[in-house]
Amino acid sequence: MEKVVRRQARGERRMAELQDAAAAVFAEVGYEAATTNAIAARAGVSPGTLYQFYGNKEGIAQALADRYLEQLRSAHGALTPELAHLPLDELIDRMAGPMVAVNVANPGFKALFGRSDMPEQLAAPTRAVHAAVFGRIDAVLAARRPDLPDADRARTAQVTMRLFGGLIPMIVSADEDERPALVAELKKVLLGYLGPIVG
Amino acid sequence: MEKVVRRQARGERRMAELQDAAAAVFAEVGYEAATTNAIAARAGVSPGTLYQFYGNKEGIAQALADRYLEQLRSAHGALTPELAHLPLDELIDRMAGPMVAVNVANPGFKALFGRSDMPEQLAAPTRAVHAAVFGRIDAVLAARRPDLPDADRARTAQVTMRLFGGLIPMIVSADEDERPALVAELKKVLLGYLGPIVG
DNA sequence: GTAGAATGCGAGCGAGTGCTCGTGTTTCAA
DNA sequence: TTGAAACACGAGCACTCGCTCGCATTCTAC
Repeated sequence: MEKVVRRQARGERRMAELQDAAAAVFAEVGYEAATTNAIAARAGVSPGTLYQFYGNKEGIAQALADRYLEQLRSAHGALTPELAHLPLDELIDRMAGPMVAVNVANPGFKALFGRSDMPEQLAAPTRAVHAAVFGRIDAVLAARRPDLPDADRARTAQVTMRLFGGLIPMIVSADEDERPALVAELKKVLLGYLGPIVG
Repeated sequence: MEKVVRRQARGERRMAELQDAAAAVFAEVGYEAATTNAIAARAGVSPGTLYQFYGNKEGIAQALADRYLEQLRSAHGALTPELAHLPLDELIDRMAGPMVAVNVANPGFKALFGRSDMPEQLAAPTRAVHAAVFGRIDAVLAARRPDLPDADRARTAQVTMRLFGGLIPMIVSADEDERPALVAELKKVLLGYLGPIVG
């Protein structure tokens, strides 16, 4: 059922514009309250045009999530073995820094990531973001503490992800001059929690 | 414009039933996706009856939030001065224990509390819950560290509240046998973060 | 050039929302 | 006993949502 469509340059541009518009609307009203008509209008385009490129609301959110994870990956750098032997506070800088930077640069993404309620029937894009961040954290933990039982490591990774999810939206929507202090608090939280485990 | 209405016993019962129904629906689908018709149906009542008692959807959420905060207050106990000199891990037990217990007993409330995104234009009931929890934490911090500047204390209280908000939904929706381990993680997080500050 | 694909429009659909209102039933003070 | 107030119903109003579809325009391969 996959329809492969040859895109023109104009189409690619429109898709990027629609993603920008979706990010802006998500940032303002959240994922659920965002309407596809509002996204289309924001992009200066009719609703029909939006559906020319994305099958449904979830589709455009998924595209946005993909872009987000892409930025995270590249901002994050390779998962080199040296991470396993870095001092913990440096490791936290290396993990939290890019995370915060990408979220601040893309305020729409917190709407896809910072949803800690009702984990059962969450929209697929949110799930994908959670899974990717979880995997990232889990991999780092595994490199640092190969002896840790899988269940414990998974639990630690899940909790760490939730800590990000709880604090990042606050950081993103804070005033610029308050933000550094909040980022410092985030690092304190991570250091205090992870210290005894992977310190 | 406040209409004072003499309630009959039957009416009071209905209001409680409607709150129970709202809690159940909120727990299942979240606040935004919950419909007033679904809440009424869940209570075995017509939509019109719901609006006999609550002016709008936000009204019933507010009533639910009030009940929640009431339970929290009573489960929490008085804010005695002795809290200021308790060992930190005991203090954390005293704060986190009731919080977790009330949330587990009322799975609908996490929908009103665990919303960390878009703090600007949140619904009023959610704001009320956040403000109450924040005030509670802030008071305890003030008792423990009267010397801490207001801004620092407020920031710490806000971060602590967000930590609850990020982890509680996960705890509430976890399997019963996994829950104790997650509660232990919550306490580790709080201990690790608050230890250097109010230890 | 021209055919055919890609892009674009926007009124409007079906479904579902929060909420209303006319009407009937139950309760309870007088 | 009675009548006004409280309670209850449920069809349906006004509106918004995600999404569609018929048609016009623009691009590109040949």
